[in-house]
Amino acid sequence: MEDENLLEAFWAVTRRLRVQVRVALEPWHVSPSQSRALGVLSRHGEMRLSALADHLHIAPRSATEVVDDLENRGLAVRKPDPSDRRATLVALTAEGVATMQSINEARAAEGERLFAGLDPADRADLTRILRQLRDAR
Amino acid sequence: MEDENLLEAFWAVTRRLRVQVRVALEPWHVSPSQSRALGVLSRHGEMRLSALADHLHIAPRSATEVVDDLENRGLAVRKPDPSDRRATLVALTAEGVATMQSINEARAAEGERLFAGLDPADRADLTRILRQLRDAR
DNA sequence: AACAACACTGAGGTTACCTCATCATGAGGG
DNA sequence: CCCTCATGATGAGGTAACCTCAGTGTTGTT
Repeated sequence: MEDENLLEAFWAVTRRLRVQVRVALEPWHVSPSQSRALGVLSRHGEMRLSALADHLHIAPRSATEVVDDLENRGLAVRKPDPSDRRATLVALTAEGVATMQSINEARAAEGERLFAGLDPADRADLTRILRQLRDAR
Repeated sequence: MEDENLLEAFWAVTRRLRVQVRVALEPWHVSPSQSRALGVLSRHGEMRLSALADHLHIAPRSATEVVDDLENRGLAVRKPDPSDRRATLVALTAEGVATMQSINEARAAEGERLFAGLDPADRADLTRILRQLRDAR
């Protein structure tokens, strides 16, 4: 069975990439959960706390905590939602935007480091196949 | 830049596979940390608690807890190391072996489910490329 | 025999999640 | 216009899976 090996190889590469990225992100002292939140806010702009929770697939109560952390580090701010006084909007600060950018660069660099050994044809094949797997069904 | 997309696609597929496997393993009520320990014990046979900790990349104290859990569920047993009375050996029970086997089958099935859409050439290419990435450097 | 090093575990801490209860606000019906 | 019910955030308190540090018993080295 080739399949077992495929699966095993897939996990091995995933693990490798995950470790690489974790190490590369250490200088920013941003936890994984914080960097995920930063990513969502950066991709979609300011949003309600509950919307952030949805994007992160966590309970609203947990989003409160993540936002507390980001606010304490000066990477995001809360502001009242003008259209609903119950709600709170969360937005990145300038520092938050800059941090996210650095993180993205570091992440891309690690990806590059991993995929650098591939010749262009393999790289294209890999991209195509992964997209197919991602979008299947 | 194709690379960003490659990285992104890679994470997307990883995420998908992780979710699929987590769901598939639910019937066994075995936590991820327990299933990792089961895997190590199954692959390498009985070993000292400290050796298990090394394999799992966790502190020995944490291995104690994982083994407590496995023992409470009847999946593993502690026994004295005949060669060193300080040490404890951990071994799978028959039930532990059987559970591991079921889990492996479920995992393989999820892999199959994910990779089923690929034609044989793509599957071979993917395997080859992933191995290259795993073994690089 | 003395003692440093080692294997495990108790005690207590952290992170990143969770649920449930509470409080303020909002929206729809009579 | 009020009443009720729903909704957004958060306080209180809980859990899983890790951690460090201290302590106990055992071993190997001098």
